[in-house]
Amino acid sequence: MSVSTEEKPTNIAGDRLRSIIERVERLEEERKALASDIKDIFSEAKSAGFDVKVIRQLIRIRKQEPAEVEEQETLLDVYRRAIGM
Amino acid sequence: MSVSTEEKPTNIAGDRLRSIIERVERLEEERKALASDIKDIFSEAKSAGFDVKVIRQLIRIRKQEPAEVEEQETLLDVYRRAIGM
Amino acid sequence: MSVSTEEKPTNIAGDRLRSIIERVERLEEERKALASDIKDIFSEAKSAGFDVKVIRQLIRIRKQEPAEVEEQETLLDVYRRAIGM
Amino acid sequence: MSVSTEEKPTNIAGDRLRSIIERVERLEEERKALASDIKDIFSEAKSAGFDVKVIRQLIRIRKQEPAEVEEQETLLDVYRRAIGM
DNA sequence: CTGCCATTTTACCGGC
DNA sequence: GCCGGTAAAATGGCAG
Repeated sequence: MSVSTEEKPTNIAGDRLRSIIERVERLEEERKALASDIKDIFSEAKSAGFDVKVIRQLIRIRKQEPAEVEEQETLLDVYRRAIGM
Repeated sequence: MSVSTEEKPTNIAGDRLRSIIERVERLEEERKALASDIKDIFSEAKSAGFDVKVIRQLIRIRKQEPAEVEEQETLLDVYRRAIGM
Repeated sequence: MSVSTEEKPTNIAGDRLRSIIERVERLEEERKALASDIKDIFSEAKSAGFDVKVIRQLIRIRKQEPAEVEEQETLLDVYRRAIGM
Repeated sequence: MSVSTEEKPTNIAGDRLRSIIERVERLEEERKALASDIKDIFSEAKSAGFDVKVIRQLIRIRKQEPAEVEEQETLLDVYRRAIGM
């Protein structure tokens, strides 16, 4: 069994695990902060008289459109392969 | 119709709306990037032989109030007994 | 305290909880059976030479189309309310 | 081009495909209905004062092998100790 | 056995 | 402040 001069054995796996957890938690913090920023923008929008629900829907649609284009392409692809190119 | 000295009428509300949408979309992009980073860390963890599901559970527990954790466990116990499990 | 002639006190809440759980489990069984039937159809389709992925996508699209129509209507609605009817 | 004596060419593959799609859609409808029933039961449970999340947990545990449950709990413990929690 | 996709669960947000 | 529904995350199952 390996022994260090220090009191506690260095638990490699434990250290690694802790590192993983802390990094994830840090990133999640950042994510949360961004979510909060987004919320602030919507608050501002509301104050300016905009309908937040409408804005959300607009954003959703803008996000969907490219996705749909892509899906159509995928479908085409898949048809091609279905009929043997 | 109102006319400004500039060529195009400045559609204040429209500009503001566009600004709002773009700022939100920008922040959502950043959020997505962070999510991807988190995913990478979990991949790494998996490669290192950790059980990702358990790590997630651990992180979840760390972010709950200890009292809450206790309560949920207690309730689970209570229900188990209630149905004779 | 109420006493029954039976040995065990009837645990009302426990009975109710058990009933809930069992009913849910029963329905989940049925759901699972249906999922299995669907899987069988896809197997059959595959055997008949169809590309299952294509079929899935067709079904998905057929499902989306009405949803999109509805979404557009919702958006319209929301605009109407946004501008005060 | 092949010609049949009948008015419309019977597009065998097309018919079969349509049949497949319709059968799948039908079964998916039924699945959806069951999902809705389950939801209703949980609503009822909630109204009766039960913690739905805990009930879900319970159902999940009931469908796992006891050995599995044990193993997960053990692993969680191991990880907790590893990071000194 | 790994990555992908569907389902399921959790968390959030707006309305009452 | 709760409740309902909606969007995000996580889990599980399937194909390659």
